[in-house]
Amino acid sequence: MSAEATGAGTRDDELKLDAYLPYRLSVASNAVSGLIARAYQDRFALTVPQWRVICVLAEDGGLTQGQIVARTVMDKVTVSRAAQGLLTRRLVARSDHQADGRSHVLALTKEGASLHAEIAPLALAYEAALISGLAPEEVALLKRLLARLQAAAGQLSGDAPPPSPTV
Amino acid sequence: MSAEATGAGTRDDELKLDAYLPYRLSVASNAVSGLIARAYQDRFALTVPQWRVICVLAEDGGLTQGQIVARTVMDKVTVSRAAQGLLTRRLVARSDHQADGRSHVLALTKEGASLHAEIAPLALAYEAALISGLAPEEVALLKRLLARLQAAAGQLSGDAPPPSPTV
DNA sequence: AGAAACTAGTTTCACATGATACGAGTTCGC
DNA sequence: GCGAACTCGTATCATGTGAAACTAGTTTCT
Repeated sequence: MSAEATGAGTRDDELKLDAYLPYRLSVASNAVSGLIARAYQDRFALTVPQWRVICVLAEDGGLTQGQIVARTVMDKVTVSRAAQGLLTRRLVARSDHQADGRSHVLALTKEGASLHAEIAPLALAYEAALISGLAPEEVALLKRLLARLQAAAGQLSGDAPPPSPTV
Repeated sequence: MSAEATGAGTRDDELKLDAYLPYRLSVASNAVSGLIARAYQDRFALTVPQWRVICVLAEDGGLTQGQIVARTVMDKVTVSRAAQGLLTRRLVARSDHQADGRSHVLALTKEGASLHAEIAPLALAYEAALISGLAPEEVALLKRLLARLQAAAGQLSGDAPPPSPTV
C-alpha cells in the first residue's frame, strides 16, 4: 500500500483530497452514473434523462413536462430534449392538455410501457449488484445521508453562500 | 408531505425512482458539486478540475500530469486543460522532467500555494456546513459506503456488464 | 545501431449540458 | 374585452467533457 491510509490520523483542519466529502461523492457518483448510463445506452439506446422520464411516467401516469421537471431534478431543457427523443421513438405519446394550450400531457405508449417493464429488472439488478455486500440498514442510512446532503446543499445555495471559515 | 415516504412500505421488486440509489446518488452529487463549483468559480475563477490539481500538488508536491491523472479520477484531457489554465495564470510552474523528455513536473508557484492556503479553509467550511447535523460516525460510514459503491461500479464496468436479473 | 512497439501529453472532433432568448398561450388588471 | 405580466415549452448559443487521432519522445528487440 502506498502511503497513509484513509483511516485514522487525519487532522480536521487539513485538506486531504481523498478525505474530502464532495470529492468522494463526485467520484463515486461518476463511477455509478457512468456504469448505468453505458448500460442503458448500449442495450436500449436510452440516455439517462430519457430513462428518468420513462420511470416517472411509469410511476405516475400522464404528466406535463413541468411536472416531470418538478418530480425529477432535471432542467427544463433536458426534459424537453428527452421527451422529443422518446416521442420520435414512439415510446411516449403526447396529448393536448385540455385546460392549457401551451402544455401537453405525456404518457407511455404500449411500447414505452413494455420497454420499461423490460429495463426495470435490469436496473434493480444493477442496484442490487452495487449494494451487495452492504447491510440493508447501511443502505437505508446511506440514502438518508444522501438526502441530507442534498438538502444542505440546496440550503447553502440559497443563502449568502460563504459559510464563514470558523475553523 | 406529499405521499408515500421513503421509509417503509416499498416493495423490493418495484422501481421507484426516488428510492433508486443511483438516482439519489446522482442528484445529491449534482447538488453538492454545483454548490462547490459555483463557489470556486465565483470567488477564485477556478474550475473544479483546476482546484483538484492544486489540491494534489499542495499535498504531494511536484507531480507529472500522468501522476495527477492516477491520483485524481480525471481524464487525461481534463488534467491537461486544467494544467494549461493554471500555467497561464502562473499558479503552477512546469519544469522538464529530467529522465523523460515527454513529461514535465508540475508544482505550485508561490501564488498557487497561497491561493491554496486561502481556499482550503473555505473548502473545509463548506464540507463542515454540509455535514453539520450528521454524527461523526455517520460521516465516516458515508465515506466508507461511497468508496464501496465506487469499487463495485468499477468492478462491474470490467465484467460482462449485465448482472443477471436474478430477482 | 535501427526499426517496431509503446507512452506522455496535446489537438481535434462530436456531443451533452445549462443559461439565455424567444414564441405561443394564459391570466390579471382595468 | 384588451393590453401587460407571466408561464410552458422550444431554439439558440457558449461551454465543458471524453473518444480518437496525432506528435514527440522512449523502450525493446534483433
